[in-house]
Amino acid sequence: MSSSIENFLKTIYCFCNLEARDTKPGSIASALGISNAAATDMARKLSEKNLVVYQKYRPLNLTPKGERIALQVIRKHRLWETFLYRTFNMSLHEIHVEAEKLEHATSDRMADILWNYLEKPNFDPHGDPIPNVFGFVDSEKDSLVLFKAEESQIYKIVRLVSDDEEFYNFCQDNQLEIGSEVQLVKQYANNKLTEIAIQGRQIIIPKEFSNNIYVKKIKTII
Amino acid sequence: MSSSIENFLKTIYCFCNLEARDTKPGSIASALGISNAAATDMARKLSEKNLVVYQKYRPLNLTPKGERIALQVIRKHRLWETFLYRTFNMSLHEIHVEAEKLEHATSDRMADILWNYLEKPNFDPHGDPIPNVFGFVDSEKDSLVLFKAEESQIYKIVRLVSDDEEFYNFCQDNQLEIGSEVQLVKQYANNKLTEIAIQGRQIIIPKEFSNNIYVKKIKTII
DNA sequence: CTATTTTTTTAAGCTTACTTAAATCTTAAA
DNA sequence: TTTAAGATTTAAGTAAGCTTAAAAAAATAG
Ligand SMILES: [Mn+2]
Ligand SMILES: [Mn+2]
Ligand SMILES: [Mn+2]
Ligand SMILES: [Mn+2]
Repeated sequence: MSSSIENFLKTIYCFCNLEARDTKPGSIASALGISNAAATDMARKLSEKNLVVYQKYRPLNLTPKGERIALQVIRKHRLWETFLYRTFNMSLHEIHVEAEKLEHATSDRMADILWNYLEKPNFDPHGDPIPNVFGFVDSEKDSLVLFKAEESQIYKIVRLVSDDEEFYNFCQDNQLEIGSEVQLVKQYANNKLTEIAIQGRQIIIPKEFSNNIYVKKIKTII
Repeated sequence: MSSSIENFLKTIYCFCNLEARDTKPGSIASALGISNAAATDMARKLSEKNLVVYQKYRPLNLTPKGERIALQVIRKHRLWETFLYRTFNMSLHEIHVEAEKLEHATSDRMADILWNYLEKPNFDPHGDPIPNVFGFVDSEKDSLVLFKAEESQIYKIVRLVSDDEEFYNFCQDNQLEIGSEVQLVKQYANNKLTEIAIQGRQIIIPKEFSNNIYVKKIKTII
């Protein structure tokens, strides 16, 4: 499986599990930095290989076979991220950048060695669930994005998902970490801004960032 | 730089430093598992990029620029081998197989992190020298192959170079390790067999293996 | 419902990295 | 020195993974 195909399948999988993102060829194309035409063409080819369900003008979906492959690539990605983070103390952004390359150069045996060495982790440093060797993965849908959280509730940050270095810098500068508790102060819905309180300070977060911060409610303030 | 190009340059470099191997397109081709025509063509293309010195029908050579690239790939390869060996206790064969893929998916920054983490190693687990970040590498020519060693001398094994699993199995089964001392009992030159004594036992080693075992003389028996 | 904008698809073409087959050159034997 | 075997090179062709430009369809606005 070429890395072009692996990235293509992986992106479809992720977009299927990240609502607010459609899986039409155009979205996949811009995520991968290729032209729409290239994505359409790849979709057609992969549907011939029975990895993708493709009907003209419809969103793309993975076949069970395609999903199995996507999950193994994601597994390798997240195992490397976990490994690099723990072993070398690399940043949340850096581990992603390196894992993006390593994931395609990793044998199943190597993945297994990482998995055992890391003591069978269930989540990577971004809070992303790590699929197991059979492709089973904890549901990615039991948390919500800060952008959609309710005012006056207290939440815990469970996941930080982005490939943008500035986003991770922003998180670091504002103590936004996995496990941090935040109180949702106000949603400025029209302007797509979310105001939260964290460790006494109040900050306003624009949609571009609040959409990448996943939280779980831990307390209801009536 | 594509992995095809990286492997091509790396192979030329290695063959230039491993006497008894010429660097004509055919040798490179069979090492890489591609056709002669493909190797000739690659040579021509890389000479246009000023990475290879290519004259029809002559052995290939690297330009300084080509050598720099080759050395960085080799550096990454050997750093990964060292890392995998120390961290996961993988076999001498296995580290080579995995490093063969990882070397092409490794940023300069990642190589630097490995290098520092490993405390600036000079040799990998096979005894191969690790080029530094400037491409400087200890001469690979101050040892000789067991096949060419003198009878009745005592040698120390300094290097085991192969990509054949059976070779490494043979070494393991016969206590042939980096640092082992062996006495050269007899060279059956016509039949290309080398008889050595190691830890009391005598074994006869065929050329296919004795050519991969590098030694240094440590004692002269008159 | 129609018109315009946007997106997707098709078409044609390019580069890389290969292949096989034929032509050419080198080398080593007679 | 000639010749034949063996390598190397050239030629022609393929598949993957892209591109841009056009045609076609879908989505959106009026
Ligand atoms: Mn990542
Ligand atoms: Mn992650
Ligand atoms: Mn190796
Ligand atoms: Mn090595």
